[in-house]
Parts: sequence; structure tokens; C-alpha cells
Amino acid sequence: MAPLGRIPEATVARLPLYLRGLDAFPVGVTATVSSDELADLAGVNAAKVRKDLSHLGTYGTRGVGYDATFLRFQISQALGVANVWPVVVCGMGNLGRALANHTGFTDRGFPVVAATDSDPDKIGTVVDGVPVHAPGELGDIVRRLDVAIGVISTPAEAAQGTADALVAAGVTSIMSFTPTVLSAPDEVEIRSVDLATELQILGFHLHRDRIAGDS
Amino acid sequence: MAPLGRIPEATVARLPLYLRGLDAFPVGVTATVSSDELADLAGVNAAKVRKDLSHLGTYGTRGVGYDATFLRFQISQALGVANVWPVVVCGMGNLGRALANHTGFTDRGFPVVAATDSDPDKIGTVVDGVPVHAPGELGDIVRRLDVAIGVISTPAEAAQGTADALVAAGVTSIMSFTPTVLSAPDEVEIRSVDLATELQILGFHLHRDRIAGDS
DNA sequence: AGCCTCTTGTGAACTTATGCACAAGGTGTC
DNA sequence: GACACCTTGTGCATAAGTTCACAAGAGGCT
Repeated sequence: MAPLGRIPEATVARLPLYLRGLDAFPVGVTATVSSDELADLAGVNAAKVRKDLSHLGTYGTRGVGYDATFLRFQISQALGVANVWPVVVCGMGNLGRALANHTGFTDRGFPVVAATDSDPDKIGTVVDGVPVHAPGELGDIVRRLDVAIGVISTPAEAAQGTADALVAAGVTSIMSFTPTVLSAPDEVEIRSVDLATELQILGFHLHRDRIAGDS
Repeated sequence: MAPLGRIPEATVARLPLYLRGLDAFPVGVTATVSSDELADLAGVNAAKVRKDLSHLGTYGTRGVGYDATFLRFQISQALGVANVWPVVVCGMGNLGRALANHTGFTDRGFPVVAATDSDPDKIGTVVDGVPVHAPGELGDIVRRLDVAIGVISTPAEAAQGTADALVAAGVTSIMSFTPTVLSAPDEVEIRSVDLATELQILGFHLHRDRIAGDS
């Protein structure tokens, strides 16, 4: 199988889950994991695990399973987890602060190295170890700290301007929490997480089930 | 077209985006919106908009477009947005507090009516208008306040226990922010939002682009 | 060695989703 | 009323993703 030969998006989205699942196996100890076990750990089914892993290469042993350590290495390799991608959090409201303080980011190679906020009272302070700067300094911060990813947790009105500033500074990966559509050049990848939207999807199913139950 | 006749999941996931896009049109004023405009507002393409809306029924007028107010009503209807689904936030750490305070929830029919936390210092307090209770009271809270959705923002270790408690109390919709797989009966719908996973997906593309750029 | 058991890797069927392209059917103008 | 102009709704082709089912190996036991 062609290693790294065009991995499907759906597979890419699941690789982090497998990596997470492999945390159940201590490092340094040789252990074997089957597609079935890994499926349980990642919350998917075994067929999907095998198909997904086959896109990375044939790292398993028939009749046995996958070597946990080696598999972890290969997935890490494919995801580029060896790299450390510095993150800047734009907008230090409630959500921004929670994100800046989120240990899961640093643990997985995404240190929050700086933040911006338009509130003069916050500018110049250090929140949970993260220095807060004025929005105007964004370009400078990105260049100086080699920021790779921008997180937008500003109010909706400020989101597009922030995105523009990030793009202008050369950031090509943005994760946005605002309920707005951001426009940016094609080469910029934007992942939008709208929490209210997620709840509405849950609400849809609740609604449907209630209707079904009533009839 | 059969109204409500099995709406595809992909469409359901986009309906909230259309609804959000329609916010650009003031209520009470008769306005017309074309699939093209709505596509821009929601960040998708026009063909998808039309296909999606056709699953709800034929509410547009050829040569004209959709009546914004009527369309909003129809989408709201399909999503069950008329209902108000009370939410309980489990785990009032940084993220939990941010969620409890998130205006976007209440605005869209998902009021956070209570929270739980295991920290004795927090129990009994009211944070941003949300009363914090002990985890043990979860069942009682759910029944008393008619909670429909549980949000899990506890530390990973406590997540499964919290999920079990929610399920035991009769909650069938859960939104989880913990990087773990939660097990629950089939009839319980769980939407998992793992922020680190999202970043890893962004990281994958950064990594790929860098490789492509180097060669 | 031969055989049995186990699990991978993958071809192939199937389901779901996307996008194109155009006919159908409105509106407004002359 | 006829014609030109829009924009929807949808049949169809294509793409992407999922699942099944099984042959191809690998390991261990007698």
C-alpha cells in the first residue's frame, strides 16, 4: 500500500481517536492490539479500523494484531504529531480563557503561546501563563512566536476581522468558535465548531423521537 | 415531497446553519432569499441548499426564491426549535463555566438550568446565574427541572460515571467534551467534541502541506 | 510437519452524500 | 398575451464512505 498516498478525510478525522485509544497501552512495554480492541477504544467498528490503518501501510500481523508502540509511532508520523504547532487564542472571554488553560492542547503538541483581546484591562496581563496582547499586535506575535494555528473565540462581530488579521500574518489554519461564516483564501483551512449548532442537532433527534413516541 | 420523510443526517447537520444565516433577515419584514444568497450565508453551495430544503418540502417559489420568514419557520419546525430543552452542565471547570455562561445556548432554546461539580467549595454556589449542585443530586435535578440534555465537561476520569448518572436519570442526549469514549445504551445519542482532536486534524494538513512544500 | 485458530488486509457490494445541468414554473415587461 | 428572465426542484452521474465476507498469512499445538 502506498504510504501517505492520499489519506481520505474521514480516515484523517479518526486517526486522532486511534492515537488516543493507544494511550491505554503503556509506552516501553511490548503489547499487541487487535483491530477489535482498538475499535472499542476509539468508539468505532473493527472494519473501519482496519480499512483506515491500511491507508497508512500494512503495519499489522495477521493472526496477531498490531504492535501498539509501532502503531502509535506510525499514526503519529502520519498525523505529523512529532511537530509542535504553537497556537494563539484570539478573544479571552470565558471560552478563550478555558481554551488557553486547556491542558489537552499543550499535551498534544499545541501549546498556547499567546492570546489577544481588545479589553485594555486584559492587555499586558498574563492569564494562566499566557500573555495577553492587543489585537493589533497579532501579526507581530505570529511572526515572533512562529504561530501555526489561530483559535478565534472573539464575539461574532470581531471574528472576520480577526480571521483577516491571522491570514495576513500568514496563519493558514484556523479553528473558530463563532457562529458565523468566515471568508478566507482557499489555502486557509478553517474548522468551525459551533456549540449551539451541535445542541440543535441533538435537539432535532429529541424532537423526532418525541413525535415518534406520540404517534 | 414527503414532509419530514426521513431527513438525511448530513442535511440535519446543515439546517442549523441555514437558520443562523436567516438571522440576517429581520423578522416581520417580508423578504425573499435565494438559494444562492443562503448558500453564502451558511458557507455551503447553492445546490446543496436546494437539495437540503427539498427534503423539508417545496417551500420556495421558482423564479423568486424563498420567503425568509416562512423558511425560518419551516426549518425551525423541522428542527423542533420551538421546543426549549433545558441543559445541565456537569463539571464546572474552566470549560464548564464558559459553557454555562455561553449566551448562544439560551438564545437558541437551550437554557443551562443547573450544573454539578464535585468540588465542595463550588457546591451550593451560583455561578453566572447557574446553581451548582453535588454530582449525587444529578438524578433529582434532571427530574425536577425536566432536563433534556446533559453536557459533560468533567475531567476524563469522571466522564463515564457522569454519563451513567445522566442515563440513569433518563437523559437521552449528551454532549461530551472529554477525550474518552463513553458507553451508553443505543437509544442515547452522544455527540463528542474533542478540541484536541480538532487541532490534530488541522495539524495533519499543516504537516502535509509542509511536506509537499519541501519536496 | 500438519492442522487448527486467529486476525489482518482488501475486493466488492452497498449506502450516503455531492454536484451538475436542465426542465418546470413563476414574475415582470412590452 | 407573448416573451424574456429568474430561480427552484430534481433526475442523474459521480464521489466518498461504510460494511461485509473471505482469502491470505502468522503463530502455536500435537
